[in-house]
Amino acid sequence: MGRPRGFDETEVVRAAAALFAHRAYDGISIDDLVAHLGIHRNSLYKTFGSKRGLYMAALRWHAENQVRPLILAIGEAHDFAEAARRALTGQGDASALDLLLMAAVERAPADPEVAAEVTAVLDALDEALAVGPAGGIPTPGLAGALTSALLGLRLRARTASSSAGSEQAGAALARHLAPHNPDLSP
Amino acid sequence: MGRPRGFDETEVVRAAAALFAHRAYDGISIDDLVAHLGIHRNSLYKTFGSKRGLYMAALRWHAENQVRPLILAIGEAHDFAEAARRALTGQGDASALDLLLMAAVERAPADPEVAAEVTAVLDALDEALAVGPAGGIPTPGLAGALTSALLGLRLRARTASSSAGSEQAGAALARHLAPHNPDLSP
DNA sequence: CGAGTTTAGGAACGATCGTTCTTGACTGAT
DNA sequence: ATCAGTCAAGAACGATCGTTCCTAAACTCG
Repeated sequence: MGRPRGFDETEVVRAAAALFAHRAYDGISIDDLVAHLGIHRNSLYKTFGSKRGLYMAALRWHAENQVRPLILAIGEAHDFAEAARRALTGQGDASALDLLLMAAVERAPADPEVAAEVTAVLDALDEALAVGPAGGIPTPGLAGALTSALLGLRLRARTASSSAGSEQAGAALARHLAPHNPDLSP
Repeated sequence: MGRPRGFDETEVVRAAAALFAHRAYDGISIDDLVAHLGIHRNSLYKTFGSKRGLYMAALRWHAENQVRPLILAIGEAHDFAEAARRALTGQGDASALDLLLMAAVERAPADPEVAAEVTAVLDALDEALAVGPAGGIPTPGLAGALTSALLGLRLRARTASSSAGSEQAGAALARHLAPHNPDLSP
């Protein structure tokens, strides 16, 4: 009953995630959102309650639909190099870590709920890398370091317009890591 | 001639750098700045021209007075573990990479001048790590990966309130890297 | 074909944004 | 003592912020 929606809620959340991944939260206005999301201001507030509500929805969508597939892919990867390649390259110019990166740096310090979500996702990445690439990583702390390294590599890939450098860097890092774990060698 | 200044310009820039290191550019208002910096609004515009002018001054001060000493310290470090320890721990709750991290994630995409500054500083870190820790890192691309890893480790250290995890992660990463370079082993 | 319900469209709200203006206090040189 | 010059203090500017309100349009159900 009632007039049907003129927008696809999932599509709106995905577009919002793409926006929040590349610009700071406070740098995106409601006008920007309604201009790029194909949703009217009124519908935005009716559906998500507030700008922050939309942001949280985008962050959770990102965790579920972009980071989680990456976590599964890492579990099936044969070594860290393959895991890194999957983490750093995404469809188009984005990656599966961009919004997470942005949230961790600029929203988590100011928003405990964002911080909790970010921590949960990072912990999941840790575990995927710990038990993940064909055999697991025994050294305590190393999985956390690799998660951090992935974030750092992606961060740099965004700054340097060319992605060639980060690919090379990821490969170099992997080459120096792999031989220590017999299970990771071919 | 004229009334003497009631503020220390260097101190103002340092305080601004501390603020911009922990909150997004658009999340800090002029009122926030004048409230925490000990400088009047009028003097701020007289001295730095604009909010962005103050931000650029803070970024350059950060590069010169916080990152550069770190670069020199990395050059004198005996291995990556020591370099990481110096990069991840700073005076107080901050580190020598915080503003750089924030600038790279949330300002560089929107401000080419910031992007150029960030790139230059990251390149300098690359070189320090490449020729730095007692003997140098021969593998092409690995130095860039280590710079990225340092940023990622610091990013995570900020999210997790305890810094114990990142210390452990940095040490674990170093332990898995060092044996590959004979010059880095004690 | 109305009655009821939900959305779209856009104007409008108070608050806050970055920036500028005005006024008075203070200083060093004349 | 006076003048010129700089700074401090805070009010005030237009623009934009996130949010709300009001009305017309488009659908379902009786």
